[in-house]
Amino acid sequence: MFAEPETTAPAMTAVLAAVLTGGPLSRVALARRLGLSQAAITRAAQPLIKRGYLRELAATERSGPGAGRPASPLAIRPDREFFLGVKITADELIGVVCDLGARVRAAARRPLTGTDVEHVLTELGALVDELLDGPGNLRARTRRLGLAVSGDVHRPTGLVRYSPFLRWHDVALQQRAEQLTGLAVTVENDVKALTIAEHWFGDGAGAESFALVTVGTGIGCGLVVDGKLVSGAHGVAGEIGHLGVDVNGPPCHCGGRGCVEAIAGTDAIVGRARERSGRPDLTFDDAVALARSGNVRINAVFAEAGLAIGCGLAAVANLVGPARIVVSGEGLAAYDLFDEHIRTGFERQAFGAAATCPLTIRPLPFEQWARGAATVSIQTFVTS
Amino acid sequence: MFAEPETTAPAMTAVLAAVLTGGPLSRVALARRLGLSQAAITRAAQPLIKRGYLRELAATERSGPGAGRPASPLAIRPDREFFLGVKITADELIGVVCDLGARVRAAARRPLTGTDVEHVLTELGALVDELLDGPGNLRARTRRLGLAVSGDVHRPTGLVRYSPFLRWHDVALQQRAEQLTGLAVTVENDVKALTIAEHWFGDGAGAESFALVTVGTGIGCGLVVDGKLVSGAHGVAGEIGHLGVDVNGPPCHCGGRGCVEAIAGTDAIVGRARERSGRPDLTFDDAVALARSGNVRINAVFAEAGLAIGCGLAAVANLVGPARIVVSGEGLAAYDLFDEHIRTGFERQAFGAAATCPLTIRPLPFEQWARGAATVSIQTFVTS
DNA sequence: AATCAATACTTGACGAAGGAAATTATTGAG
DNA sequence: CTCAATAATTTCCTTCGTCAAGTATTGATT
Repeated sequence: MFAEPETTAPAMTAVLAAVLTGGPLSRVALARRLGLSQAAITRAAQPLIKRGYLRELAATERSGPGAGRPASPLAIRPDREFFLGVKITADELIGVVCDLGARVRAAARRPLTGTDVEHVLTELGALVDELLDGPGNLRARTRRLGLAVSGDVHRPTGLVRYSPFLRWHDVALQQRAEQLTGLAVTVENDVKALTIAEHWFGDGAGAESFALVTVGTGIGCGLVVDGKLVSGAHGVAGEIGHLGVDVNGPPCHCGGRGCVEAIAGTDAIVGRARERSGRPDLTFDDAVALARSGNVRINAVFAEAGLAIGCGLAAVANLVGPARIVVSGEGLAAYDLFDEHIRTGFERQAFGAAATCPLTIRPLPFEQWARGAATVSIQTFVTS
Repeated sequence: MFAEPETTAPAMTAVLAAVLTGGPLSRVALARRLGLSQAAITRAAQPLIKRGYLRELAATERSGPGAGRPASPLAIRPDREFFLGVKITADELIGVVCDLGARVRAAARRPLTGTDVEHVLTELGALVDELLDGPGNLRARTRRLGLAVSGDVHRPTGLVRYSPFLRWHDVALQQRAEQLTGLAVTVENDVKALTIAEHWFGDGAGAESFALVTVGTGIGCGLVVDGKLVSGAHGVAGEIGHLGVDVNGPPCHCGGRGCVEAIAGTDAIVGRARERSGRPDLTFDDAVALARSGNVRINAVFAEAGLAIGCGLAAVANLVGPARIVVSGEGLAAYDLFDEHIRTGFERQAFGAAATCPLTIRPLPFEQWARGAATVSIQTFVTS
């Protein structure tokens, strides 16, 4: 946000973020929640209202026994500004335009024929134009773009240090994308982006600590502790996929044994299903179909996978104790085969009160990854 | 610290804490490290020097090629104030007096004949008097007492909610101890206290994130992320002892299977050693002796235990990525039997760069628990 | 209707915290 | 002896947010 005379930038950020993630809130409620005086809230809210980011709702009916002036809650004006988000995968670009409230207003995809930087950037430019020049005249109110990439991303500089899937090394993605689109670009790791999205606008909204676990070929985890995304001193964090849950389990490509990913990653599931069915050409969908049709052996594969995931979740709950955990990812397309076993594993290994940590197991539409990217640019906007 | 006209309390706290944990530091170095201006450091340091907590060291020799005024590093004056720390176990009290630099100046123990609150308090009073009235006239410069108790402790109020070992429920320990001793009392969980001690004064000094693991009957873990002790939204955190590392492993009293504690806790080790040796009266020390004498079966018990611990450490490294990990506890009296296996397990399951996380495996003298308690009171003092 | 208590919000005065930049201090090198 | 380099201090100023007093708006009570 632009600084202006007579403003209090930190409080403005806090107020905007709180209203964004916590729904309409009266100034008194904000003061309590943020630990600030009412005066500070009033002063911070004024410029936000004036610039069109917040508006005052009609007074709500009183609650208590006595009387008192009714509160006029502050709500965001989602239309005020739009944010682009694009998830870059190895074979396509998935893009969305979100409003300030992170609701998707437009979406589009674009296949990729390769992952070399120039090609991806060309397609990215085309995708952005397609989205912004579509219905709704979005371009006029869109100034920011978030990009989500799997791998090692340095967000402050927007450098993609290393992305195995894309086979990128040290790509200055932010700089390139800004030149290309003229938008302010933020680059973030895809799992982190999704975590931020769920933490701000999803099931983790308002929680001080939170974990998001994605299940797919890889099994990843974003961790929020004390309101901050955990990054790890050595650049590794949330690697739930390589927790060892079975000392005698199958070897993992990482060199470990019995890693969650080696039991519950989609590749691992396919591999185990092939072994046990004796059909070397079985696909993941085949395995799902067999399991659903009641094949005991294949069902066991999913049960073991669910158990391993649940065990991993319990590890997160036992170690960092998030307020809640959301499980998602393309692997959960077979949600029905996992759900029960994940919960069983979790309840078995979660220690004491950790077992009370609410678990949301829910497949997210793939578009959510792009929404996560957009959320990152919303976050950049709000906290800047 | 008492606020005084013309001071900047937050910076004072930051400066004192930085000098405490980071050795002598020049004002410029402090400014860089704390992200403050040199002016702020000067202002914060002045009252600390005046009140005797810091002193200026002689100028050090210059380093670079050019010239420049030599820095005069700030160092703490450890003698300025002393801090009591007492660890309360089920059968004895262990007390120390530390100086501001957390060096132990006096130590004493007192056996307990029971764990009922009145008895423990009586003995605590006697221990405190013994320590303060001993040589060195410590009483005059001691105003604070830290208490370390295993179990669920609410530090802000000093309430012991539940301590299984002591069989205490909702004991207002801080209040009782303050009435008894006239000192300002802080109560903290024992593992957390030890973690704070190692984070401020031990191997974790200066690290933004850090983990301490204690191995004994129970296996616990204190976690520091972003400079703050992790507490867990549901009151559970650092429960490394109940991570499941073997889905087919032995059942644990917690209801899980293959928990680290069920494989590597001292009770578990004794149990497994009895099984495999066929001697139902074997003690832990016996097992250690047998293993050292080359008994293959018993050695395997320790190897499996070490592997499980290493696996648990890897889980910590993979999930939160601390800058370093310290392993300690009375179980490590048999340090030599564990060390190698712990490292093997860690290296096998630590993912990518997480494996570079430095591991310190080191038995700590039992007195360290009391020092941890004293450290907590130092922390309370510095940050108050 | 007038008043009162209760609650929400606003305003003005003030103080705490720390930054920027000029100033002083102290060294080695030429 | 001067200059460049670095360290510490001082002065002045901005930012941020609190406190306390006031305004606004309601339901209940007289």
